[in-house]
Amino acid sequence: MPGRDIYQESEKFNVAVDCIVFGFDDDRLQLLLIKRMFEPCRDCWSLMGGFVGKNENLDNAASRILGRLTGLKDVYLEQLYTYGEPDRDPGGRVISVAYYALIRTDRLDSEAGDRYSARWFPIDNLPKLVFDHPGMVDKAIKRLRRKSLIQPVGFELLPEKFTLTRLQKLYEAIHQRDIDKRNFRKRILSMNVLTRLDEKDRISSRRGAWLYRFDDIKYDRMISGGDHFEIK
Amino acid sequence: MPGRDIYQESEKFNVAVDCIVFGFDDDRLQLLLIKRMFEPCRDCWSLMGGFVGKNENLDNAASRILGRLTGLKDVYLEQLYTYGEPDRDPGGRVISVAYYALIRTDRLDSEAGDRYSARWFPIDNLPKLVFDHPGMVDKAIKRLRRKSLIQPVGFELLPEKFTLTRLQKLYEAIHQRDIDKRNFRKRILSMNVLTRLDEKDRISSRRGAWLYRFDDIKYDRMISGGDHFEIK
DNA sequence: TCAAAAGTGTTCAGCGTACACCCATGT
DNA sequence: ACATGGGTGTACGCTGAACACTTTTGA
Repeated sequence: MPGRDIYQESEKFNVAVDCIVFGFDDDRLQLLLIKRMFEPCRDCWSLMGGFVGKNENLDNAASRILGRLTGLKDVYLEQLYTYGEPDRDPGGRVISVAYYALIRTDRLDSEAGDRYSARWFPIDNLPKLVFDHPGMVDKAIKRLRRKSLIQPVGFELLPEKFTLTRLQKLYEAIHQRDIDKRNFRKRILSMNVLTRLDEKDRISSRRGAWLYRFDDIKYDRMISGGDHFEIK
Repeated sequence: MPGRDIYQESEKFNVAVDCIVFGFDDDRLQLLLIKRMFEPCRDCWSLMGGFVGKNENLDNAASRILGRLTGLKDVYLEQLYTYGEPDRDPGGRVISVAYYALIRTDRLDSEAGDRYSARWFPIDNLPKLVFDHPGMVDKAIKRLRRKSLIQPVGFELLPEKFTLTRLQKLYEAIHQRDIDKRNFRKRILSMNVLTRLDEKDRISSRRGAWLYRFDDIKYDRMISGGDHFEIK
């Protein structure tokens, strides 16, 4: 990278962060979208975004912007890709760093969302989105699919306590395919990263289903033992 | 993303591209590094980089900057990650989009490289690098490792014609582990993405080894047949 | 004739996958 | 009693992994 003068001489750009916010509810994978409040494209559906601040790193910017929308802190957030077509935003040249977030729908502060006219949409039935946001969403879904097979990120989308059926439904929603119940349970339990609680969920069935939680300690032990999280 | 006025009011940043340039030679995976010609950190080893131009997208910026260093066009180039710590560059706030490139060492224009005092370093023996470049290199190596197992990117590092032994050595260099010769050949040949030429390489052995080339057409057929490239 | 790299098959174990029935309970 | 979701075991085939010797040829 060139020298001191060149820093000043070089072009400068607005840098934004856009967030692809995933949630899981109603047996479907969903995205949280907002209605743009400003021109250009006022009232179009859009990802939540905002400009990076002067003394802020990118992760913090994403986290701040996501917090504004959801009222949540400490959310799973991962940088996805950076978009820089000169004309991607008709309002001016903006370089956008896309992040995707996994949130627990039950923890959402809906009042925060109301300020942005935010709404959940199932990923297989999204509205038209502004700018290059459709491409961002696409990439995020693919990343989540790949990642969910080899890292325990899915749990970020579930409440702390969940049944195995619910976990399976989540994987089915992410990958949009049916999974064999016996094989799925065998696999997930054999990794020994879940702890079964002394508690049953009686909402979804008469008989009741055992509740589990993801266990970081067991997970860390598995990793340091040289094994890997993997769902097929 | 906010509205018209806010574009002007918001902070603007220098945006740079840094290139992690991989090559393969001498049975080792190598990186092409330059000596910084300007302050800060003049004469330190660094990745090749440069600022994004006013009407240029990110891929084009990376490609232009890489061309300046190597004299090459149409090089394999993939966006890696974007770095934006406020103090990552002591010369000023710069957001850097890192790309990694795979080049065929034999095609390199060394005169172009001379202008930047460029040099190849084996990845397991790199010099101290400026700023956050070590983290970029690390991520690039990991990405290349993962990617080379599931996409035929390795061939970008070999001359058009190569022997199976050379291909195996490349995978060994990328993954830093020995691979069983028979299993490797069985696997790569069974995918049917190589074409054997009527030509032998007699440089590396008395007996001579068949030369192969990667065959895009066969590869496309494999993909549309629902199969996937995969090395284990 | 020897050194140096090229080339080639088989066996075995473990794992992914397919598959169907009984259980517990509230209504 | 019945409907609804919860929970469980086995058999088979495929594939990944380990493993060693013969061939060719130039020096």
